[in-house]
Amino acid sequence: MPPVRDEDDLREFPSLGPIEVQVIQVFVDGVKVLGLPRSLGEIYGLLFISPEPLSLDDLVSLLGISKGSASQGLRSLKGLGAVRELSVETSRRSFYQADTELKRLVGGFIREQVRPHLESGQSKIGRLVDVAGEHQDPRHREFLGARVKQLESWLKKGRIVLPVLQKVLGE
Amino acid sequence: MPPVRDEDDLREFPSLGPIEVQVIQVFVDGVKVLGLPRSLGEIYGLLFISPEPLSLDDLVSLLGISKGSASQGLRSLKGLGAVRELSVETSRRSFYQADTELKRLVGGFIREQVRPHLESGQSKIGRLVDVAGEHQDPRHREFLGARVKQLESWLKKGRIVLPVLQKVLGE
DNA sequence: GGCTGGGTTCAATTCGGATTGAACAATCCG
DNA sequence: CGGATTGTTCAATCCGAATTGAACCCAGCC
Repeated sequence: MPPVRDEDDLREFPSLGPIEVQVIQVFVDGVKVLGLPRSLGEIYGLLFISPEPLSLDDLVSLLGISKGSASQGLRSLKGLGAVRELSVETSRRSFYQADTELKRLVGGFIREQVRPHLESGQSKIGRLVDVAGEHQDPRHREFLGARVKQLESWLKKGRIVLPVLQKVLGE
Repeated sequence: MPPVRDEDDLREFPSLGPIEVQVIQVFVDGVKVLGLPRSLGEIYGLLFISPEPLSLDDLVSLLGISKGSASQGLRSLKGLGAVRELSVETSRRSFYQADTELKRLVGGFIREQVRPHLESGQSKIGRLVDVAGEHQDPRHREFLGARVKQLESWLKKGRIVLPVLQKVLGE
């Protein structure tokens, strides 16, 4: 694991000012930690620092990403509750703005990214319990049982800790 | 973002029993969520479910990974406080075992993976504050100031929440 | 010294997820 | 209807992180 560099991997954004670029980099770094694709950080970062809502085409031209990427990125961000879509009556084009309520962001991330994995882990362990019990050597069986129990307790703690997290982060 | 599949991406471990394989998959999935490389999950998972400590060569042959991978993986895991190295006097070969204290694991992860990013974000924002103040339009300057403040408050909350997390997870 | 066993390093390669871009809806409007 | 505008889909491609493997280091032993 290489140490975290502080200076930024430069990627030019010719149409953006230095502030926008810097903010985007904060978010790109942020989403990487969370295991989300860079484009999500770029899109959210730009929306976050833009006083006016932006259209999909704005994102494409300002960030220099493809329409496909922007479209998929926006979908994910909507799913996370991080971006709000504004339908304008006069035009059929949509505009998007960043939702900046921390509690909502954290909640969305937990719902979309964390909980599914906890559940999948749970079910894998469920299948385990059975097989572990069948093991020959009773000494070894005991050990396996203990480890499986430990795994289960970790997952349980995970499920307990999530609501606490949300609570603590709520303004 | 594709939905999380529950069934496992099969990767054969010819020398391991079904229980070992299943446990390893739980951990591979786990480390992926945390943004760590699969090999860490494999190594930790195998150590976790092995009643006896294992040598580097054991890992290589049982998991079918390269010596280089095993060596680097063990180093990372030691850095995270997830694996303990046992030096045996009679031989100069080392053996490794999983450390399973949750508080320690979480602490290591925070120290190695989370805190550096918080700090890097902090410093990026520091540089931001200055630039944002110079902006022309006072209306826009106000908006930028507000957003930067928001970013700062998020990071502060992050730093607050980490110790809480560790506390809650301590047995 | 020279040899062996255990471990590390790092440039080259591999591999998987992110991104692209072209084809495809869908909706509006003349 | 036919063309223009907006957005979606998904196979092909790209790119960076993970992994490999060979060279290397070091400690002990003969």
